[in-house]
Amino acid sequence: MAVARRPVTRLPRAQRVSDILAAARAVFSERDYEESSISEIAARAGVVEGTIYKFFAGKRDLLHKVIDDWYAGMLADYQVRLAGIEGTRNRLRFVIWSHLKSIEESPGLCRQVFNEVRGQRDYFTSSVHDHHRHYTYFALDVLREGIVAGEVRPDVSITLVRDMIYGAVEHHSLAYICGQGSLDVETAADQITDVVLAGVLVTEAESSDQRLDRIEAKLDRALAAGS
Amino acid sequence: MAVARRPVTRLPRAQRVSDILAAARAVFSERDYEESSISEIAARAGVVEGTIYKFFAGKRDLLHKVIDDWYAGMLADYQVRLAGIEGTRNRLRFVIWSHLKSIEESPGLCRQVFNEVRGQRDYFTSSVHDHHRHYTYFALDVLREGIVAGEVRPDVSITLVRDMIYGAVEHHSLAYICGQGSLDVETAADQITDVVLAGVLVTEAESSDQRLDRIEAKLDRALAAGS
DNA sequence: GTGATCTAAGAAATCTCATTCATTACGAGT
DNA sequence: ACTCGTAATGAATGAGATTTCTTAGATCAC
Repeated sequence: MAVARRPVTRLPRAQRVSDILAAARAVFSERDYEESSISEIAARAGVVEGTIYKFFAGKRDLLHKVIDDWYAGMLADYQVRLAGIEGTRNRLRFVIWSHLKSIEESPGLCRQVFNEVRGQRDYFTSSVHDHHRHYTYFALDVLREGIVAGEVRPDVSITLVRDMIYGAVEHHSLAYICGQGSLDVETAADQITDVVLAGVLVTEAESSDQRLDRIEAKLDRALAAGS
Repeated sequence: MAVARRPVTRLPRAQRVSDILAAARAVFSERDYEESSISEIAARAGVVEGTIYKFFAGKRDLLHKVIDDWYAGMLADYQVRLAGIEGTRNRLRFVIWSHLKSIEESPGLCRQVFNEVRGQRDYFTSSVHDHHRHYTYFALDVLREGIVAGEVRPDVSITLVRDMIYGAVEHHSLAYICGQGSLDVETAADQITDVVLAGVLVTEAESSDQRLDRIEAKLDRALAAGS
């Protein structure tokens, strides 16, 4: 007997792929990797499990493609927006604020990146890593400009400062990412910017010295006049 | 017919548990969580798969117990060693150095903590989290002492500085943890200590102001004497 | 339009584990 | 030596990823 078979509709490849990616993003956003099942993704995308393997090499590859897709969207306007901001402090705060903001908006995907992508042995050869390099490159750029402008100490490793920035943001957001507690983006951005900048700014000592020089010169002139 | 059955030896509970923990630690250290199989752990521990479930609720629970065990060992001498170190800078550097050192010694277990334990939805109610709180409490303590001693700015959030310290260390170590590249513990400890301290130290501005006050008073006296 | 062909989509088989369970037999206590 | 509690076993179970085989929509040449 003929088994009732779902009517088959063929879509252009790009459409199917983006349907599957959208469904996968939704599932990966709300569940742990382990609990995210291919069958659920397939069901939400309106296809059967096997179809997914037509386009993706496996579950892990699917996750990587979802993350790639996400990064691509973020990077697009990040660069544009940063270009409109001036001053080392403002630009640095924007970099920090942006990272906090994307965590606030997509805690689920962030969790997948932190837990399932980054830290994997093949991470450093993956496309996600390429995207992340682009993403964090802006922070390095801001710091380099700061050095050129004489505002940032040239003797600290800027990659270390970058690690400190992203590390601080991510550690700080951990509870929120785990679904515990809230995330105050503005306050956190202010505080992190404040401590990082204090750590890397050229100290005020020089300008104080200049002030001392000026006052001492005034004193010398006065003394010379008085004698 | 009688199937050849492995000769059964019964061990005291504590012994079996620690055999299994040791085998599990070895396997979890060298493989990803997903690729670490209960059957391999059982084989290395010299037991059969079912036996593990006599003592542990499941694979995840086993990992948690391994990590708990590891933390317990580390915490033991951490406190003792820190007690022998004086001065905010030295104590802070020791906290940073220790974390780097434990990553250098056990990159595999660190990877499991970063990828499989922390970031899980139940992390904040787990025993690993309790251990981690104790572990990072020392950093907060050092910072608090620094504030009392007047060396550290009292207006920055010390939990944020703690996040920055651990975040920086972990970000910085990522490549090493993934088996790419090396980790220079001493240099990294120096650099991170340097930037963090610069960010939180009481600025020199105050003493410069005092100097300005002093010089200006001198000037006023001279002017008064001259008129 | 029609057939040949390509390959998307479906459905079900397979394979790999984690987990469970019924059974066996060690060893401490009597 | 006998009994009993339970450590240990080894096989069964089951969930879910991946593979394979089959069916049939689309596209192109004519």
